[in-house]
Amino acid sequence: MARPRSDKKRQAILDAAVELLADRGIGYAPTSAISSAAGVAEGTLFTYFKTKDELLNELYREMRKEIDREMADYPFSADVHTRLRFVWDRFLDMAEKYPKRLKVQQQLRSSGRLLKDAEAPNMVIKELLQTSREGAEVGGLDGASPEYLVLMFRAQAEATAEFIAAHREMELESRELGFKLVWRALAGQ
Amino acid sequence: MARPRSDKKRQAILDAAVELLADRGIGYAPTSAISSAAGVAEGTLFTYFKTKDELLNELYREMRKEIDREMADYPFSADVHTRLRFVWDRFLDMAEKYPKRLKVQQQLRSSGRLLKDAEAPNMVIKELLQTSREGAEVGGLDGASPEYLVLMFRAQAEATAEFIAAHREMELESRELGFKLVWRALAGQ
DNA sequence: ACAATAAATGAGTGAGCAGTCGCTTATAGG
DNA sequence: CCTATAAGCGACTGCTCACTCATTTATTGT
Repeated sequence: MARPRSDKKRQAILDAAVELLADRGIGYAPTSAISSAAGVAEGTLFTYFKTKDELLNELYREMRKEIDREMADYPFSADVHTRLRFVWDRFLDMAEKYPKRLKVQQQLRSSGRLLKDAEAPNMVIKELLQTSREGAEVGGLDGASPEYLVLMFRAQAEATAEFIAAHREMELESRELGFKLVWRALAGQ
Repeated sequence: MARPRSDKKRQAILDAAVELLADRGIGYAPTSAISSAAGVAEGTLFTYFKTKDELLNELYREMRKEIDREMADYPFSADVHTRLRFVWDRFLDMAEKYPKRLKVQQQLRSSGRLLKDAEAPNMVIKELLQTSREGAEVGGLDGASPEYLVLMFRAQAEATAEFIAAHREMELESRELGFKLVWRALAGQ
């Protein structure tokens, strides 16, 4: 019986937030700047997100959801090497397509402002846990904690994305080299 | 002919800054809270650091200097494996002794508030660059960019420190496993 | 067309912040 | 001991920020 909220406006706010958070940092990106970059009034931002912290958490959740979406055609039944490589490539695709998102994710993770549920493992991580277990068997790392292996994998992928962002011309070789290193580490060659 | 500045007070301010930045985040740690945690007046903070940004940059530089100091007895003439392992262990020692510093370093690096000179490679990084080159030869990665290899090394070390912080009881095995992975990756077993 | 509802707006508000300043106090050199 | 100098102090200032609210506007169901 009333005016509905607009998904477009909500998305515009989230997109503007990514830009400003990446460029200025969480504590230095005012909600007023975010709303004006999104093309809405200051008050409007708060009908979509009750507080700035809620916006930050929601943004983090949305970014993770989109990663999950990107991984939709994950080859569940392929061998470990193929599955790991799939995640590796999709992750780097995303990082190149939206270089600011990675930065924002890192900022949010080290900000202490994320609720626990926002950080809960998503589909990709769950799948990686399983894959890591299998990879560990292959590499004789049976005793290793899968959580740790996933952390290492992510660290490598993020470092690679960071390097590629700074050296675009080395994109392909860095992807290959990076995965070679990861695979050597996990599976022992 | 006048009252000298006190190294103790300067250090107290830097120490208090680490605590508050780690707990609250850069944009949410007011200088007033830092000065009072350090036991000095608000104005005093600004006789030691002209602005908050200068404090942040100085803090980052000091943390790097202390890492260099920690690496003072680096075994320059030992073999690659020994040297890498030395850096690995010292890094993790520091991370366990001062868990908040690592967090603050990550925050500062992703904050966009560091001047370029604060981020210039320090002694350890320069040494790691050289070591990585040699490690790459050992592992048949001769074409690889040493900068990239160093980035990967740091990423692994930070991930390991993070994991150990969350799982103290797995400290020793994580150190071993982590280095095993790094060495496998770099040198190919 | 109309009434009911909620979105949209942007000036306003109170809190909190980085940095200042006039004053007090400690220290070094003479 | 005395004087010059700068450290130390904390109330204060001007500004910015997250969030509110009275009003206007768009949309929906009848």
